[in-house]
Amino acid sequence: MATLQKSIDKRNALIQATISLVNNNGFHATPMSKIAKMANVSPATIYLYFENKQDLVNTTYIAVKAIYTQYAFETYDEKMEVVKGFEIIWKRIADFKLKESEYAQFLAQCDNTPMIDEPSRKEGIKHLQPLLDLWERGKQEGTIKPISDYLLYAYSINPLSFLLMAQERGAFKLTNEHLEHAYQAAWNSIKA
Amino acid sequence: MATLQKSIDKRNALIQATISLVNNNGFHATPMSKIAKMANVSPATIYLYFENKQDLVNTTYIAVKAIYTQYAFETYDEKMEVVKGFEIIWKRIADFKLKESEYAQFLAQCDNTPMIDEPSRKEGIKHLQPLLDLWERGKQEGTIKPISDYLLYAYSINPLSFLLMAQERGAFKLTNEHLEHAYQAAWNSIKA
DNA sequence: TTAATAAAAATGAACGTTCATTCTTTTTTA
DNA sequence: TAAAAAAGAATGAACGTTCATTTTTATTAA
Repeated sequence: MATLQKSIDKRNALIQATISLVNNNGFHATPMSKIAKMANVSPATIYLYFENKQDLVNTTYIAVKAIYTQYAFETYDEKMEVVKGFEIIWKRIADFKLKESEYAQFLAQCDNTPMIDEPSRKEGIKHLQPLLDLWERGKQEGTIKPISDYLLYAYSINPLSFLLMAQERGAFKLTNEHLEHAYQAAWNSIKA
Repeated sequence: MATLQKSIDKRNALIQATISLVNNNGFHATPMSKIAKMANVSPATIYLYFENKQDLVNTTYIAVKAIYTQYAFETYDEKMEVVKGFEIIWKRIADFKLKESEYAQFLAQCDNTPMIDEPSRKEGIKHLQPLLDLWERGKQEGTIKPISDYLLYAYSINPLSFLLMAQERGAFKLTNEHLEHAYQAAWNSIKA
């Protein structure tokens, strides 16, 4: 088939170029020509892999989101206790944001601008299901506060986000102690 | 003088149009022509009030930031106790984000994209000085944790941000109880 | 007060550029 | 040698900005 013959490397190069350029300039200040150049490809070639610019960025968003959630749940097992599960997932997310900061930054930008269309946004959220399941379990057994999943996620991810934001802006140097502190704050805010 | 004769109304209309359009479409998807149309002005007229598009958006950012901080400190007095001061400012910020949500949304977008240039960003931060002073006082008298202002701000504003984010996305309906809860979480995370 | 005039403000059309996308041709693969 | 993939050049639309003019406002002279 046509699609299968096309080089997966080229597709990946295009996605990587998109991430890098959008991170530095934003969606609308990133021309297709530059994406092509960075991926060592002709502008026209992009259109063999993606419908248009919007499709390229949507696809990139979903791909990065998938990488993110896969990383987050890598060492998590549904049979774990709720407390343990929360700790593991939380720390994996922290790890991801630190070690894969380019991906993390891209996701942050996508989530704060009108750059991704609604269907793709919804698609990206689906992958968080294991975390929602964990919370449901925690609420049922009384380990976790009986509030909406949205709030739970907000509270639990919150200390981490700002820690990283502050660090990114060069406000201070992040230590393990900081992270542990943030993690405790997160757990305290959601535990029953 | 030339500048003084120009209509302040027109300038304000341009700033308001910028806020509204950038909120809905983002900086680069907001053409000068549309800003002009919304402000009932010719495109060329914009350039009598602002150097160029970047200057328009920088100026708008600083203006909105000024409105924000003025609101935040409106009922605050430097002679208040630290706990009281924190509560008042925190709740004013919450109020602002709820009641002046268009301004708040604009600031959020500016703070999460490469849309504002660095000098204007720095300019915008200056206005938060009274809060920094309050924290310094809190740290000296031992009421507040001895950590960096950046972290303090991060922790304290965090529960609020996510509450509002979740609400904005229609996840749930915000109540006073939610806000009180978030405020307590904020204070707990920074108190000594 | 009015008419004449100068200056400022505002305008719509036009310019040059940039961009996403398509078209035609060339290269690669099977 | 035929079909798929890739390329570069071309296209047309959209944009920020400027230009030449007109309209409005302020000033002066009668």
